[in-house]
Amino acid sequence: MPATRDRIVSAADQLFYERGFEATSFADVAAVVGISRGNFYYHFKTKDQILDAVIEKRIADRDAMLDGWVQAGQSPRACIASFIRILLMNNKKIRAYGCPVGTLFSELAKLNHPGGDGARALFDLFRVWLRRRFEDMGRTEDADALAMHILARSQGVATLANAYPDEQFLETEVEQMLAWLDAIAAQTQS
Amino acid sequence: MPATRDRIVSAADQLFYERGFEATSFADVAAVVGISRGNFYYHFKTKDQILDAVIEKRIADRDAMLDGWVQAGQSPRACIASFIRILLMNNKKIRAYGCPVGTLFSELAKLNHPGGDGARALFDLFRVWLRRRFEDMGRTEDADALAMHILARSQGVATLANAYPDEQFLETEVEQMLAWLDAIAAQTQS
DNA sequence: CCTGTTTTAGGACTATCGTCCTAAAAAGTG
DNA sequence: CACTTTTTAGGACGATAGTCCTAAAACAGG
Repeated sequence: MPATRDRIVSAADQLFYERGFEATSFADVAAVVGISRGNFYYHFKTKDQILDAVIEKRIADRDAMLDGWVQAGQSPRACIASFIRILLMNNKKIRAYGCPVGTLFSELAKLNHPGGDGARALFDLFRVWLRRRFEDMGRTEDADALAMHILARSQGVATLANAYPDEQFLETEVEQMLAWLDAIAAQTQS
Repeated sequence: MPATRDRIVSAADQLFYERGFEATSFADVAAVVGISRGNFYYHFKTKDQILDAVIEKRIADRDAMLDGWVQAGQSPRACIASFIRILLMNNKKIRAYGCPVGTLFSELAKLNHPGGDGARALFDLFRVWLRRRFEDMGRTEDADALAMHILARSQGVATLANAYPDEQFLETEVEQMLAWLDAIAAQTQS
């Protein structure tokens, strides 16, 4: 049985994703975890503290995933392909709730919430990681622009997949992104 | 002096964009318009009714803009280019608040709000319009896929431009989208 | 078994929200 | 001017939110 604090963070993580940060109350999270609001307050003084913990967990989770691909000895190009295929791996959740990174950032940006910096850090995690992969492919001069490009493509596909829960669209766009990656690789190696 | 109802809708439109739907209260809108909450209730029975009116206005505004380009006699390709350049036209607002269509849809989708259908109708407006332009270009078989593609690209660019308010990124991506459009046109005409 | 700390439960408090009601003011009509 | 309708203001109401307090329960080490 995981510690109560971890169960709170996990439940909040899921609820923030499915319902949004503002629309999720202390009571909602406590009900999922099966504890009282009072106990909740013992672990987290304010709602912002839960948000910080959730963002921290999301960063850690994704960092581990990205590192796993690198540690597994995948080529830079295969690593980027794995990133693109996240859209397929999580296609059901993305079609139902959008991208966990993008939707959280958008919400916090509108609220002018301090946690928005943490959400941007989530973007940074992917941006820097992708930039390094492109650099490793030999694209030293425009690695960051390429990283931003593929990040933007992923965001857009996730948003529209949420608006139009059509599996075909997701697959088509992922194939196009992989074809784009092939073209980049071909340009660089030649 | 516009009718009170119209001033309410305009103020709500702006506040929903800048702060989000849920985070905007009756009192916020009433304060901007300079009327009392009681008067507010005379014009709109429920918050959902304001949302419906705002979405209706957004659809009408964008419909007029899109129709304007067509009526002005622009070629289908020039029309699509104008759509892409919306990102530049509104670059300050987009970097500050994201895309009005995408962020509203994402929020309502998470809330499971009935108004989400209206927000999707906003996407549909662009999707169907773009599809017609691609059809007019001679791309009858994959017009819808092309429309969805450019729509997704726009969404992604808007989201990342919001996360990283860097003007250069927006311009670079718009240029790439226009180049993509050129390539599509070249494919079709040859 | 006792004692001190950690953890939990449940409720109180204040603020704000959407909603609704009532009466006064304004505008329009004969 | 008198009368009706439209529009406005201001406050009441219940629900829910985040926050905070207190006391009981669970657990720890000697």
